[in-house]
Amino acid sequence: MAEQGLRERKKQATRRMIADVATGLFVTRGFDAVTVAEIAEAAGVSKMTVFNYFPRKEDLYLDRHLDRLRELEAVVRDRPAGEPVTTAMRRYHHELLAAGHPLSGAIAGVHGFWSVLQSSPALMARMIEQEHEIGDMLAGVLAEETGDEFSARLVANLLTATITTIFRTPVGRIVAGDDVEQVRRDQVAVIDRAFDVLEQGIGPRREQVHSDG
Amino acid sequence: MAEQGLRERKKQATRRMIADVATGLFVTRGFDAVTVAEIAEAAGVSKMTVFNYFPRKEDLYLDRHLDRLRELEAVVRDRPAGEPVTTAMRRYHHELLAAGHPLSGAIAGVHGFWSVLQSSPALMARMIEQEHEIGDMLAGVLAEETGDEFSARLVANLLTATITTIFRTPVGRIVAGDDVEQVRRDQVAVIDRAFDVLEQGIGPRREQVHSDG
DNA sequence: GCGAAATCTTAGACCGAGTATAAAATTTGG
DNA sequence: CCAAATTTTATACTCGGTCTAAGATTTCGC
Repeated sequence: MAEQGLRERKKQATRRMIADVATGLFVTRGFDAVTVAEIAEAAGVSKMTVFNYFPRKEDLYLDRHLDRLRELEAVVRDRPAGEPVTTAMRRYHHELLAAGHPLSGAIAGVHGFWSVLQSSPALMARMIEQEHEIGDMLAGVLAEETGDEFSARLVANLLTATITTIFRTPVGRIVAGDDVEQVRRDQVAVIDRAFDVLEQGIGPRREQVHSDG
Repeated sequence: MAEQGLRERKKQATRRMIADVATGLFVTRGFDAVTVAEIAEAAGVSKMTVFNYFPRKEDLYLDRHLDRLRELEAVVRDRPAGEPVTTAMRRYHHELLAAGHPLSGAIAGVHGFWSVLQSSPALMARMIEQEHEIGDMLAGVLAEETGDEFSARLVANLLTATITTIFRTPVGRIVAGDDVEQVRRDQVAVIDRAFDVLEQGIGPRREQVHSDG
């Protein structure tokens, strides 16, 4: 299982190398200013090879998507029997934060990552597409469990909306210049508030009067 | 305010004409098989003019987005004082359905519309992007109302997820071959179930009894 | 190990979306 | 009816992405 032969190992190495070279160029010069031909040249490889590993230019930057997708799938699939999805997801996000994982969004590095992302509409569009793929995956898993296609789709989409909000909130604050440590501390509450709303709904609990505006 | 002069009227007419010509070509031959140069030729206009009205090729097909965005904004902005957003949105979607509006999703025409959409990843990506823009708009409006940026963002995203699910459910069924009339009848319950979940959350609660359907 | 089959890489030509520029056509307002 | 403002057009160009056929490399049966 680990032995995959020389060929497979070389491929993985090449893939990583190309993505790293590309990311370096993007960060220093911006996404649009770098052509795929340049990336190929800098990586010592042909243009065709780049497209062989990464179907779209955007995938060179957002190359961790598949890993994330599989991890989220595992969170849902491997949760204790009978545990609500929201509970498993909530726990997972707290762990992500505690581990200082980049995908928690509450980490200093996001500034560079996000500014490249924001500079290119194509890149943003691709990220949105990836978030959508998360929704599709969740819908599939939940539909398997319950058999209710519609309910699964709805819950999956609500869950995805919650997850993306949780991620983007700290990113936005850090990009805006807020203190990273403060953001990180606040993020615990952000996660809990988000999942509370998801679990209990946005309907007026009793009277939701604007307490004086 | 209504009188905009010859120039403005001509521009609107040209815009509509180009979009209609393009849509016709897309429906008969598929999105990717039609080039912008062809569209320009068929519309009796230069390629530059096409891009002048529609920044991206995809916008030629999804040209009602801005109208929809403004309508949804009005639904939220013009709702009776104190009314929850979900109530206004729920009512609006019931009205859309009752009026047989294409955006209700429960109408025979969606079959052609959706098959063109599905045939092109670029087109799907653009639609997802537009859904995202709805979220941004809602977040802005809600943030104005409450002042709570995070809450606004979260509610807006959940609301958007609900709306898109409500739309795609009947579309999926009709494309899959279900009877359109049946889908249309079922859609009332779909709308109510979706907004019920949004209002009351997906957390485990007692028994969610449908007040007999 | 050897040689053939399978797979990966490459060069090069090609297509189409989208941009830049400057000239030509058209509407506007005086 | 003229001059300014705006729109349309032709043309040339860049770049992402695909296609093809040939060359290089790994694999695997013998």
